[in-house]
Amino acid sequence: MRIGELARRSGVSERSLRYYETQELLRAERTPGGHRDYGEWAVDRVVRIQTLYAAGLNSRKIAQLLPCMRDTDGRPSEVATPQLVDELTAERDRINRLIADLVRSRDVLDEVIDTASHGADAPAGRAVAAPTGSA
Amino acid sequence: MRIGELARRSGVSERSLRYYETQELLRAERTPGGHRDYGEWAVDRVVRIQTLYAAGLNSRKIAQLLPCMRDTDGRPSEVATPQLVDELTAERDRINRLIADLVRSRDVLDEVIDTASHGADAPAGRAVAAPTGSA
DNA sequence: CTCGAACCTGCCCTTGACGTCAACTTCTAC
DNA sequence: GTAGAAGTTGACGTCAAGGGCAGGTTCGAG
Repeated sequence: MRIGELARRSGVSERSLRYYETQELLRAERTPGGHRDYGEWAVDRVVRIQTLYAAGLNSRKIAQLLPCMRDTDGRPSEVATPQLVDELTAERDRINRLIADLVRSRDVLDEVIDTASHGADAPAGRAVAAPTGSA
Repeated sequence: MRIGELARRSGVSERSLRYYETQELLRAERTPGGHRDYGEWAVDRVVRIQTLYAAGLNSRKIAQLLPCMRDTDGRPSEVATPQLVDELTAERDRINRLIADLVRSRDVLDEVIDTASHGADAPAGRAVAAPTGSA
């Protein structure tokens, strides 16, 4: 598939896909005319990249990490070097701390939302539209 | 206390503290000479600000949110407006999605770390201390 | 063959939370 | 009163993941 379709199917902009390529996160075949040509695997890969970005890893780490992840069909194509393991361990710990942090923040938000919702003295012009439980 | 001490005690740079002030996240009294003077409450507040930044909220949202949080000593000084509630609800949902994402990423990291660790060649340096389940 | 959609490579711009330096003032210990 | 630590404002730099535009090329249906 070409870049437009991949963008649509993965929900990521074409710009980002080209950027991923410069970061060596995503390779593409080329048509004789120079257009990028992706296989089906690309969709999955792009989603994975997004997930890792969302977790706060930078391009370099992701690039190192990707070949060490097991693919949809099974085996990882590389094993992490000891130094990479160290870095990933640090990332994991950071992520764990971040999760704890997020849970706290979420709970704070819940409380504020909750307070405002059954609240009491709603000031001028209230209308409270959002129910507490879901969005 | 002055800015240096607050920075040390909260683990945040002086630059950040001044920045917070421009963003109206943190107020300070001033000495006759113009130096900032913080009360004890500031330490807590700064930590809170950091936590919210870590959760991906921007300055504006944090500024709106802070007065709605209950303080160490009890009551919030404001109640969220309906519009703010909407925004916070959106944030909360985003955070929940992010948490799910982070858990996935962490598990991926754990797997890669694990694979590399029994993998075989565990060489010089360290030897992975944390078991899979906990931080 | 032709035309518009889709794609290509640069290249500069943006955003946000700071880092950093400069030039100056205030505080404090002696 | 004086040195030097600590503080002040202001302005510019940074970093990373893209956005967006310009100017040109390729693709593919008719």
